[in-house]
Amino acid sequence: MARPRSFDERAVLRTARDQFWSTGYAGTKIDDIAAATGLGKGSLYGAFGDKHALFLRVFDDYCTDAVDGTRRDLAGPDSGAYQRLRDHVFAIAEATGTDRDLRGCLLAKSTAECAEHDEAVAARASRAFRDLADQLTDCVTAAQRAGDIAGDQPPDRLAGLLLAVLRGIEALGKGGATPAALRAIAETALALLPKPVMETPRSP
Amino acid sequence: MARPRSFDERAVLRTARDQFWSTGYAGTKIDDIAAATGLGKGSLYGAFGDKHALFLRVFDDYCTDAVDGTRRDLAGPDSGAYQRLRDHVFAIAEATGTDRDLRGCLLAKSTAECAEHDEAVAARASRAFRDLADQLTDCVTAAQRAGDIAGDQPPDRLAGLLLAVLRGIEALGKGGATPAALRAIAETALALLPKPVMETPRSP
DNA sequence: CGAGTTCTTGACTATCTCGTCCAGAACATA
DNA sequence: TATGTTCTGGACGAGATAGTCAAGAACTCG
Repeated sequence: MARPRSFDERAVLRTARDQFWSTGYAGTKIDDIAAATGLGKGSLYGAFGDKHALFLRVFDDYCTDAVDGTRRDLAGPDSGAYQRLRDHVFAIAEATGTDRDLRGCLLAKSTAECAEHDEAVAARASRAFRDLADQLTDCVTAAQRAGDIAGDQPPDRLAGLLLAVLRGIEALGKGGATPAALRAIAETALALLPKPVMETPRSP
Repeated sequence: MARPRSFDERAVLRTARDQFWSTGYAGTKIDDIAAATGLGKGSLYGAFGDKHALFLRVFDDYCTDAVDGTRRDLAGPDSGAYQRLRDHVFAIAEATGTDRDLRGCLLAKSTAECAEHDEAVAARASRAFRDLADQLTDCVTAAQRAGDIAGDQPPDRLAGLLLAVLRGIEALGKGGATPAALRAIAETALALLPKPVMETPRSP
């Protein structure tokens, strides 16, 4: 009953995300996004509202993707939980270390830039961090049930620490830390997780 | 032999730092700084050069102060090294948790915003992180010598992990984590540091 | 095919922002 | 006090930037 959109909304959002990701909120011009997507400004404003609304949309999608990705990494049966945790931590360290243009993580970048003055960004970021912590907690709990992590520390505590380590790896990665250094941090963190007391085989 | 400066350079730099700190590099206008300091733009440009040069000056000073503050926290004799380390980690957690306007750390914020595109910022940040890691390494080494941390992990590894935890605390603080959560992270990190095997009193 | 509706394009406005410039002010020295 | 030098304040110009708008394009339904 009317003229249809000539563009793929998700592709445009991805392009806009890359722009915000690369140059930050304040540093990104609507004209940059228009040029990168090939859309006129009228289409952008018509479809997504103003710059802030567009950013919020992009940021929300990014957070959702990030949380979903972590869920995919960590979800599963108790038996493999510890291994999944290890793999996840190493994967983050590896990804951060090999991100040679220092683009880092949009969640971290936007939180640093905007949380202070932008209530909406702060709220979304807060939820994302909470979701990430919850998933880590679930995975640690599973690993404890499986006997791969000792139960003498509350799982949410260990998860909180792991989340901090992950965010720290991200921050140090932006600061130019070498991939090897980031890997070492991941290794050390995992090495210090409390191991259950070795179950000595009983002789009859 | 000429008209002297009518302003205190250090006070102006502090004010400029607060502006950049609050609104970021791209988000800060030279006019904001002029208004906040009460200086005309001519004076600002005359004294510090353009926006980028002023920012670099401010950022360099901030990094120097941050590293010096950490040095003051951590330097001292072997006997108190572990306690100083504890105090430092808790102090960071406390400061981050009670920073209610989420201003965070200028080093982290600027690195996140600028490192990707600004070589000078990236280099200065990299040096600052290296210095922080070195100081943590020294302190861990001292604590190991004093027998308060086990020697089974290389000190630079433990220091790297601690630095990541500290930067993670900072990142999560910006993300709205509660002071209690940040304290818990600090506690857990310290609790997991390898303790030396208890020296059992020898019976004759 | 015609009418109605929504989308597109890019010119346009109003405002913001960086950085310059200059006329006058403030000071040291002779 | 006269002179030379540097600093100050703010007006100014050039260009950037967010957001609007109108004229026409594309499509659906009757």
